[in-house]
Amino acid sequence: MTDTPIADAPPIPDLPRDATQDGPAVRLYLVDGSGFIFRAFHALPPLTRKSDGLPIGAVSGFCNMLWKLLVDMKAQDDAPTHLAVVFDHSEKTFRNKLYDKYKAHRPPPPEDLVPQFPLVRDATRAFGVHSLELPGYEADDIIAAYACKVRDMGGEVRIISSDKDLMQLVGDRVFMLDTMKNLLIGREQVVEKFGVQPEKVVEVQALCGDSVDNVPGAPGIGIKTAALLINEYGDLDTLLARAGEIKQDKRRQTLIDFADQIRLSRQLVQLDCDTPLPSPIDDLRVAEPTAEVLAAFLEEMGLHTLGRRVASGGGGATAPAAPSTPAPRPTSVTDHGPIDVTKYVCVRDLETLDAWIAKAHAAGVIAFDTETDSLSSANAGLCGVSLAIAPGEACYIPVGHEHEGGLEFDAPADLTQITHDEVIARLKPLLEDPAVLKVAQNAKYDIAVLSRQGINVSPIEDTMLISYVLEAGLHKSHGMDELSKRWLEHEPIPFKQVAGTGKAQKSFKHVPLEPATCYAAEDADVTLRLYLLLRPRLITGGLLTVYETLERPMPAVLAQMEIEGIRIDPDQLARLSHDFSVRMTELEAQAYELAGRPFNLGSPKQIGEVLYQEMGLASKKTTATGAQGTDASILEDLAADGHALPRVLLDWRQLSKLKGTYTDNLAAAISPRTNRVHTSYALGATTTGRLSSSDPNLQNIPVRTEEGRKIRKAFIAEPGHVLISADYSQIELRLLAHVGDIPQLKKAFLEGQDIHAATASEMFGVPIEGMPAETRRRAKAINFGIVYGISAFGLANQLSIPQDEAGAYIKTYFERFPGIRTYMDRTKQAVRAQGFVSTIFGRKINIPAVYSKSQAERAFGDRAAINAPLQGAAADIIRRAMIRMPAALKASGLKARMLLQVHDELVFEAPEAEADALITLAKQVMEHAAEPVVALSVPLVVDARAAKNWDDAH
DNA sequence: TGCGTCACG
DNA sequence: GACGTACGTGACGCAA
Repeated sequence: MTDTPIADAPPIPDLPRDATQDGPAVRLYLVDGSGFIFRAFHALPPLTRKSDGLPIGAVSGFCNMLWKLLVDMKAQDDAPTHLAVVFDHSEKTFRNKLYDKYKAHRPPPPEDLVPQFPLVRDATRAFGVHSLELPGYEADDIIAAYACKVRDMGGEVRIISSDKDLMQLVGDRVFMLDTMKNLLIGREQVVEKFGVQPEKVVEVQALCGDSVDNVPGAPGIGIKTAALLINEYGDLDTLLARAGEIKQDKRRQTLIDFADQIRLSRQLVQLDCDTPLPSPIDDLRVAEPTAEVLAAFLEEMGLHTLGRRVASGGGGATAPAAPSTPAPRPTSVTDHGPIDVTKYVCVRDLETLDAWIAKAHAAGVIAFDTETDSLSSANAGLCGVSLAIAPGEACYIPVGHEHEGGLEFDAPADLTQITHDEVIARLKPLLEDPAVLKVAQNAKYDIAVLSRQGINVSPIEDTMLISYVLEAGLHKSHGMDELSKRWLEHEPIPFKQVAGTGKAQKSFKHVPLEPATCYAAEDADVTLRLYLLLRPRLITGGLLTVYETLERPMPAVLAQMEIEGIRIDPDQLARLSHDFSVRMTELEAQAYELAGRPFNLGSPKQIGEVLYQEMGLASKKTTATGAQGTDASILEDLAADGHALPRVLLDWRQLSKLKGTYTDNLAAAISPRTNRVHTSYALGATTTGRLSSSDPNLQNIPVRTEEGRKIRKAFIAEPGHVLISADYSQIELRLLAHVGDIPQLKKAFLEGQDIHAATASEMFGVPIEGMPAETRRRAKAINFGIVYGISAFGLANQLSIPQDEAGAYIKTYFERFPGIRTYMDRTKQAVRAQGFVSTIFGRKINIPAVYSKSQAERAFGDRAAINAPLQGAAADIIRRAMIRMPAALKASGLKARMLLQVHDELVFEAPEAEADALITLAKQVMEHAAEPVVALSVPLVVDARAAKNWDDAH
């Protein structure tokens, strides 16, 4: 390398000015972003964010370099008018098609660097600088295309890079600038390096090859020889054509033998000036960063030093310091104009479709939505796809619309559509294009639907999850209609309006194209507007990492689990159902006998009449509405008093519950297509970060009673396979020990003690050895109570002891574990001060109840606030394990599948031979799921077991 | 549709 | 000492 510093140059030297006195209309600076990243990464020691250990060395270095560049630029009198940072794309480029070994020797990027790639793009945008990339092209090609274009327009270009491959672009108006080494590279410097003018650099490179990029070139020929030959023969084609004239035997033979390889090498190093421009040049105009956004980003990354420098001006942004609270919410967004559903386009021919797809590529960020003929994604057939490429610019592409039932007496409407296969073939490259961000509302559904069409949508974001991260606990729903009303002051067309309601509701494929277009395209339009409005708030709210690490990866993971489903033995369920029926009939007869008349055992109201009025039993409790209660605890009390009917009712209720909720309906839920049951997991549905399961709910399959476990035994593995259940032991109590910093609890967990016995021993001063079961049971109830925000009433109820006795236990507990009271007081104080609590991973849980006028509701809020950081952190941890699991399984070469999640348990199905390996792997991933972001002061312990059915595995 | 009840963590 | 009470879910059947 002939790096030649320019003598006595100022830090960033001035360019020779061959444009007009006022400078050219366009002076474009192009930053080789990928070069910046790798330099930053390798130049700096491994640096992690203090708050959670996220590696941010490259982000930090990148931000510093970018900031310095911006400051230095401004100081010059020939500051750029336009500016962009250009990134490589991770996927294969057209060069791999020419030569499959191109860059094949490159090792994958370091593990610590990978999560920083998206952050660096965020950083670029936070600095108010355009970020450019394009699939199938390297950053160098994009740089080449802009450089050529601007040069030909009469503008000036400066390429901030030290990559010698870019030297072919240097010319009278195009310079390279190596900011690290303070080098300005013009024609003269290129000639020094390559021995030829920039226009011939490609030909020299073609001859000498490049071992780093694995460009073969001609063996034995280096830069010096190559330059000599090119200068002698004028150009490469002439050289190769006249190779026979070369005097040196070896050199002549090499050029003849390797002529094709040399031509191929030229193609590989030649940058493509015809690369499409990802953004028009006009869009790259230099702009000031938004001070709040930049400050919030740096704060989020923990880059306080740079944050202060930026805030103080530093010659750069005029920004004041970041506000400590998020920007106030606008009541509406009018920047993008009103929503007008009549403007949407129905795409019915290939030409129009291709035009939309081209516009989508150019846009880089689009929203989409799939319309289907079913609510459950597992069986949904595709009716159409809508795309929004800009606010107000959206279309609907129908694929399966048809007339309903052939009852069309009038002339049938024209239903000409592009065929299903053609639409899928056209959309697949777009939806899988890594350079086009796809935004969806409830992405899990669309991922599942499109996965059945052979499309793996990526990269993808989810407005529902962004809203959830920002406002969990503030609203019951993060559905699109609510979000639209909340943020856009727009009420989307109700589904019922286009499809009808109740029994007359039709499948979406029978909805005429015009209303279907209005409805479907509006969804995409609204989703895109929501994304543009809400996504920046993740940064200003300090919640970007929560979204990126705990939410955004989930839809793909859950979609896969839902698609897998689990096998259930319908015959076993049918036998149980019959058994339960018979016994219920017997119990009914007994109940009528005892009551002296028939009545509906399923009616709490009628039970109340029989028990409290006709039989004259004393009702112990009333329900919320003042009715006399008949729940299990009351019936148990009455049974304990020696009454016969309550026992019969309890037994009947148990069987009725099992039959009604489980045996009958689980069998009905088996998909005829897969012979398995596919639940639906809801994200964004709970306040704490937990998932929920429905249709059917597989998170509440019975386990606590012998009868109930018979249902669990019907969950089975395929022949030759086993189910493996892996569950966290006492995770919430462990988190309490960590978060509340309770020395005795931590010690007990570190020593692997029986935590409830240890609690009892500490509280009552009795040894663990030979402890009565009742003593341990009480301590266990207290431990659970603590996690729930204990009250004397609740504990008394749980243990069936007087309230003052329960109060005494709590008092003792707080005396023995003073740290718990501190934690509870601290949490209550915090939630009343700010209205939310956070998990150790940064998830925010709003608890507006603490501001209620009702004292009872405020107390409710306090207890929820005590519980939420524990339940929420446990939810965060199992999410982290689930997100890592697919790659871990793949890396281990296991065929095992993750099927179910039950809050602290994961259920897998694996070939029998894999059982042991899977148990080891699942334990490893789950027990270390908090790392490296959080170093827990207590170990996480996972128990795992394999068996033919879920009950035996549990 | 709201309520009571009960299955789970 | 009030206040109603453990935290978080979903599904069922009844009664309106």
